Order: sequence, then C-alpha cells, then structure tokens
Amino acid sequence: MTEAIFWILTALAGGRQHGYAILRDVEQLAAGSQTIRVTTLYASLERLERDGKVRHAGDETVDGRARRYYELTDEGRQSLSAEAERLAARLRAAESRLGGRRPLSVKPASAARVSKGQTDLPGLAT
Amino acid sequence: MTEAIFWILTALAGGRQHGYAILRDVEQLAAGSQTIRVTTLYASLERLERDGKVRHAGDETVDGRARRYYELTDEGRQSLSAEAERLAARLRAAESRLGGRRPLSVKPASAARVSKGQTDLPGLAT
DNA sequence: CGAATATATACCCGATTCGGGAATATAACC
DNA sequence: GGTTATATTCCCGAATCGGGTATATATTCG
Repeated sequence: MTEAIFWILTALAGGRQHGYAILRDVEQLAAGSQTIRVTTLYASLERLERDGKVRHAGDETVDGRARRYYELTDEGRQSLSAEAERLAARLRAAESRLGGRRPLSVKPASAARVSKGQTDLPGLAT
Repeated sequence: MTEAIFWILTALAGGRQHGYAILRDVEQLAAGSQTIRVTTLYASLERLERDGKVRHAGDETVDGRARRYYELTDEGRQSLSAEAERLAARLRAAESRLGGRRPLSVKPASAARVSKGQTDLPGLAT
C-alpha cells in the first residue's frame, strides 16, 4: 500500500468525507510528514473505488459548491487494519536493526574460497 | 520512502551485504508480508547509491561467483531512522482512527445551505 | 467593481518505481 | 546431463505520483 492510499483510508476511517476535506484532514493527521497532492487524491479515490475499498456516499451542494462524499467499505477498513499490522512489523524490524544488533550472518552452502579485491564482474558497466 | 527501499535499507542496517543476501534477508525480515523481486532490488540499489544512501563495499569472488557488496552510508542510516519515526506516526494515526474515534468534523467557513441528492457536478463523467 | 483567495473537482502528461521475462555465468546436487 | 541455487544485469510495460492547468463559485480585500 502506498503512502497516499494509506492516508486517504485513514482519513475516511473516521467517517464519511468529501475530497477536499480529506486533503485537509490528511494534512492535519500527517502533520507535515507528508502532503497529498490534489491530483493524487482524486486519482487515488478513483482507484480505491474501482478496487472496492471506498464507495460514494452521496453528493451535496454547500453554498453553491458541489461536494462528492466518500466512505470506507468493509473491505477498505479491513485492508487498513492489515496495513497497520504490516506497519508495526516494519517498525519492529527497523528498530531491531537500528538498535545495533548483529545481522544473522547468512552462511554460504559450503566452505568458501574467497578472493577479495577487484574481480571483474561480468558485464559490469562502471 | 517506498517499501522496497525501506526493506533494503533495513537489511543493510545490520551490516555489509551483497545483493542476493539482501534478498534472502528481506524475505526473512518481512516474513511473507512482502517479497522484493530481483529486478526491483538491483534497480533500487542503483538509485540508493546515486542518492548517497548506500555505497559499494568491495567485490568478492566466492566459489567462482562474483559478489558485489553494499553498505549503508550515514545518510542512509539517518533516513532509515527518519522513516521509522514516520512509520510510528502512521501507525498511531491508523490505530486512533480505527479505534472508533469520531473525525474532527471539518466545518465550512459559513453557515451552510445544504441541498442533498443528485446535483449534477460539472464535468462529472459517470 | 475587480482582483485575489479559498473551496471543490477533473484532465493531460511526464517522471519514477515496480516487476515480469529473460540472459549470463558458475557450482552443486541428483 | 538436467535441475536447482547462487549472483548480477538488461529490456520493457504497467501503475503511481505529482506538476500544471481548467472549471466553477463564494468570500474577502482594496
């Protein structure tokens, strides 16, 4: 899941909203860490709808300005939950590696005869 | 930061590794949640090197097979740390919204005269 | 009144990224 | 001898992101 998609789903997880409101909501939620562009938003909403994660939730005209509302489907909510879990897993992985742990050294299948230095790798375009 | 880039940086955060070992390392780290393709890996490493996040760390020939080693730069380690923080922020945001909280309702600038129903939005290609 | 700004949606199109397919090369296993 | 594992690279199409711009209306400022 891309970051743009994630923020849109998260914004909608709070309830029905129209496009522009999602934009401002994400701005607040992400607090500068990421801004979604207008073009990305509407393109993403189209894709999310196509994929059954989001659906129309009525149109309204407020002060002459037409608003199109969107809401999460059950599937959308589910995939946001799943993404949250993956996020947590990624966070744990990064923290453990950044915490100074040794890498679980990947051992070669057999005793290795190692020749260091400049070995011209085949097709190696410098 | 894309997920592929994140996993590669995390793998390298444990220490110097060559391409194929990164691949297996990520497989283990992500435990099925995501697999990086070979093509993605080498293309990403090129980009990471270009961007100063990763650098060459020598070539070796082990059992006749040429290996190209990579390691994180300080900048690379820093951007992984930064990404971990953003990950945590995203996780908190998703959890709070999924936890059933109401959205902070975004209020229109003035008293709204709302007309519900089918209002033909301009240029609305159904 | 006219200009600028905020709200709200949509189209066009280039740049980046991802990933499938395949090529190359060697060692090990059956 | 063929398959599998190791290890890197090229080609190229598909998806996504985002800048620029167009459209439309209401409000605010000079």
